[in-house]
Amino acid sequence: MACFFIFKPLLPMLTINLLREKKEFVIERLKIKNFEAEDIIEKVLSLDTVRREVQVKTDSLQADMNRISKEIGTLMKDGKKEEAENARQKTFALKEEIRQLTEKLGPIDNELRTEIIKLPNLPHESVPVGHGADDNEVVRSGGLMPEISESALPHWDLIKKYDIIDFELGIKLTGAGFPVYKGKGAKLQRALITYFLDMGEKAGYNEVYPPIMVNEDSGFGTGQLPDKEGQMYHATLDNFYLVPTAEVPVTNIYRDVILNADQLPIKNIAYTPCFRREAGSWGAHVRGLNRLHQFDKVEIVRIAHPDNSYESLEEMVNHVEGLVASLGLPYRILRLCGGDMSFTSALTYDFEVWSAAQKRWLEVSSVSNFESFQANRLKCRFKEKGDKQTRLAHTLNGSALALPRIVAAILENNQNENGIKVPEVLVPYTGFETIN
RNA sequence: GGAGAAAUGGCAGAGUGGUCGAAUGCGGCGGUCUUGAAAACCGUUGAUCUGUUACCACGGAUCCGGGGGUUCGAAUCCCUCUUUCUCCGCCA
Repeated sequence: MACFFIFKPLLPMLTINLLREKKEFVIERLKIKNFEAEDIIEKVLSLDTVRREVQVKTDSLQADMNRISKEIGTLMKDGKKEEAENARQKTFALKEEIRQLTEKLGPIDNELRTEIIKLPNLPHESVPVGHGADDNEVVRSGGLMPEISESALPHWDLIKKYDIIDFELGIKLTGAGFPVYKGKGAKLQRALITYFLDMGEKAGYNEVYPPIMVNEDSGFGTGQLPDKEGQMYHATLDNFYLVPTAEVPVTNIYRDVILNADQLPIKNIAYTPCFRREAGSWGAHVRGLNRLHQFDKVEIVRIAHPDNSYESLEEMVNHVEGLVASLGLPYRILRLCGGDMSFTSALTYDFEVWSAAQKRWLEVSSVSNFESFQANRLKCRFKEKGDKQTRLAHTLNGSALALPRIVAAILENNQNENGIKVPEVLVPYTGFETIN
């Protein structure tokens, strides 16, 4: 496996502190993501100044208040009722002043918070400049392009021919984008999930099986809320969200947690179904398995020390590459450009496999380092042994792998006149070598 | 779903209006003793915000499930939400 560059994080985090000290730097960096940050940052900084002024004033008044209250306590004990009453009279004005200041503070805090969470994560220095998919950088590729006949079928025809995935039945039960896997199709799903989990376990990942509905706090922690509210299915009666990826519950395990440095890196792997509304993103190129509302995915999630989170990222990329390669699929790895990256990510590698009958690349994995962006929202921190201060951890995750497009590629690339050849590594899991 | 009880620091567990950030025990960390370890003994032990400060440090505010209220003063009283336990009902 080719050696990767190992990067270092640019700056600790996107916090108010950073904005105070490196405003210009942040503005410049966010331009890579085509994000105009200046107005927001100015607003944040001025709100922050006001906030601190008010806070300091309130604190000192509160200190006076506490002091007088204690005095009253002592006086009462000593039976000096009159003096106590005199002291009590003094508190009324103070109390009113504190009340007024506190009333001011609430809205300021709220506004500050809503402003600061509008800022996306800073892209890493290796992120290429660009606006869309065409500007992504191919890091490397592998696997052999399959030779299939001119009469080869796209997967949406193959699944009908062999009766392994039924979209119409899914429409009857639920709606478009909720397929029913049948017979060898169902078994192939199960085989892939188990295979991916087993490979993860071999690579030292700890398996977890989380809830597939999460609450608002969890949605916020990993950054799906508030901006991507419409992308998740929302069970409004209980205010739960169906997970769009296992990243959400698994990363949120570490919400409000202070870890010891020697516990890092934490390596978890989880299989969950994933639910995405994909509102407004349907079109001609999303036929068949290319885009679904419900699909299966195995996800790897790591909590890493900031000093070596990019080593973690490299390991994850290598792990995913191993999976794709073992299935015999032609693939390429892209480093996403600023314009194509997610709101939360600092550096993202996408994996694409070649789909022979569609003659196009399909994204099957996205591996990202979020540095301290999610950790800051999650309050996921760690402490060095003997150290008093806590620091934000780094979070990373990647698909290893998402199933539907892998299935699409396997079906299309491995088809011949006898049926579809199951990749060798999966045969122990499926129990059959051919879908026919 | 109904009725009752409870929620305190890493854990266990005191504390029912005043110097309580919180007794005590365990655990953790540091030390004494020991060839080393254990035991014993001594000391120490959270988070967030903030001020002075280069750092160490020192000072202030907030935090006893979450939110709100009463009071000069709340872990302690009141309201509300959540969670847990017990009993009943229902159920895979």
